Amino acid sequence: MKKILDLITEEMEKAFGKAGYDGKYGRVTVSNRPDLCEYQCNGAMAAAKEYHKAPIMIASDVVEALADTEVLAEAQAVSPGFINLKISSSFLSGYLNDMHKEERLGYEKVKEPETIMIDYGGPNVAKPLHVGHLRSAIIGESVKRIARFAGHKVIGDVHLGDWGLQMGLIIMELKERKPDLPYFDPDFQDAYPKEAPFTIAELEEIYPAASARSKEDTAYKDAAMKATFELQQGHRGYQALLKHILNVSVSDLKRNYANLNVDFDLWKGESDAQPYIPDMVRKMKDEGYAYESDGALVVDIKEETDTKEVPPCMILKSDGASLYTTTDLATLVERMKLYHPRRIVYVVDKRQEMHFVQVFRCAKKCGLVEADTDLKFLGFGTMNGKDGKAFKTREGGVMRLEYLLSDINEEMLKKIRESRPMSDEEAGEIAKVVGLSAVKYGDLSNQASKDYIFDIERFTSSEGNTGPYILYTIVRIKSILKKYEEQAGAVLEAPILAEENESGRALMRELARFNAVMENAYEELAPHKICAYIYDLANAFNKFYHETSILGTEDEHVKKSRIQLLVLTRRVLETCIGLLGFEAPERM
RNA sequence: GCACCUGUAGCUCAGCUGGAUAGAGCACGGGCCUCCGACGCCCGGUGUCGCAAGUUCGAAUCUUGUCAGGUGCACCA
Repeated sequence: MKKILDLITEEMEKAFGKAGYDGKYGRVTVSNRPDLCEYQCNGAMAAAKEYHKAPIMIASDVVEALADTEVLAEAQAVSPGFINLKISSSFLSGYLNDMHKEERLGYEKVKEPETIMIDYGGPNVAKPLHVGHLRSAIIGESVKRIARFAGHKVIGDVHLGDWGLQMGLIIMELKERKPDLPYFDPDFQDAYPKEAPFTIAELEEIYPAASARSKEDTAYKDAAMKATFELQQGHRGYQALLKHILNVSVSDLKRNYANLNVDFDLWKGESDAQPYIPDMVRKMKDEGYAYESDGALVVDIKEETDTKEVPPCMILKSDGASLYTTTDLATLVERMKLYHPRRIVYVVDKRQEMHFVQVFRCAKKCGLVEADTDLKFLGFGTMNGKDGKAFKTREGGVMRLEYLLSDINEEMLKKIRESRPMSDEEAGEIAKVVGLSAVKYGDLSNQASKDYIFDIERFTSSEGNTGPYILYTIVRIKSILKKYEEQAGAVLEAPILAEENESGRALMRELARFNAVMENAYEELAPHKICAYIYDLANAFNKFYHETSILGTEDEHVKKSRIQLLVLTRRVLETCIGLLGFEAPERM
């Protein structure tokens, strides 16, 4: 369906043309002065320059030319040259009826779907998720859903940190603790055991222990580096151990991400890109892009428009080892080969922007991706505590994600108990669902690129611009609809009729914005635009609800229409929170 | 040192492809449940839009300078 603003704009364009002006001035926006009008067109003021005419005269001409439109109920030229518009209520209700008939609520799929990869999550194996992983997961998941809803083929890749010294450290520590394991026996020829020789809990303890020791014990660190090297060279026992580490870690990670309602299509990691490195490096050398500098292999990526020094992109260290950049470049090679995406979005801490600028430039310059492959860095800011500094535990450490979530659930449970009596089991379930909305909405309602303050008290409150407030509104609608079903037997199809009071009109105008908001949220990869929209919509609904008796409506047609309006509002809200990555309970 | 990002009400944040009186929420004060969920709704005050110039009929929005805070600047990831 066309966007409602475009439909009104078309009317204005025609009117500008009819009055003898260029139609391009006809653009209509939602009014920023709701006390004066519903929609507005400011084109007359821009046109004044071209036609050397007072803006108010142009505006008056246009309004006159508008006389016979069915779209608008009122149009008024106001000094200095605003054109104030009021939409026709039958046109508006007609628009909503069309929208209600469509499964996608009038949001059209893109005409040419593209393959888009979203790189988000980025956890490290053998390490628990901590609060630093939260934003990437939440934002990435939402962006993935938004892009998919736009009609694209979207692939979410968790891109595990499963390569490098950390692996060598784990292997060394394991060797110290359990030297008799067959993985360390060079003469062992049989198949290795299927069972991992450790649990996730042990693994999570082993890594920090090994990491701490390597900082003091250089011989130990050297051994770990050797183990890393041997692993990378294909050491049979170590490879088998890596598989165990991956399996144990990934199943734990999946459980954790499932709690966040986050899921990935691909569970690939840095290690998967390693086989692509040798050929890639050779190609870069052969084609003359890579050269030696201070013993390291680098590629120049300066551009004329740079306002500062951009250091060359390092491909191999002076000792010949690969590094972060190498892996990311090789991952691009792998992705192009296996999935051939048109676009890749990296949802990563914004502090890594420089690194990705280097990777993107290098990949383009060396032809690892095509010239029109869109590599997009979606950087997010830091999650801070109430003091405005990086979020920490009371002891000053990094907080595990599980603990953060259980804190939220506890707070939510407390609030639920205060409000409504229900069984422990139900309260617990609802706390989980509502708690997740609190965390996700709290994060997504801010612009991703900015730092934000994580405030449990504020996020879990159902007052104000919060997840629980949105859910409350949905639950309230569900409750009314349920009551209606009890009375009338079922919610039957019926046309939505025009509402003449202001709160009803306002609600309908909000609903009509849906497809425009979705399109904009996708174009800008901006979940916070959806949050702002549903907050406005929820407010508009609650206002309408308070001013209008719904179940008590005398006229049966009007009553049915209002029920449909509720159904539509619920559909829009639920579609939106689905794109944000959470859902509403039946009651709360 | 160089570069990038941020600076809007007491607090947390929108608005930033220039448009009318700069908006929400929280907090604070007052009102509204014999009636569909009061976790709601209504009413009320709060601003040198960091500062200073410039462009423009018009600037929170664009340009330049400046101040403050944050972040990043090749052999970690």
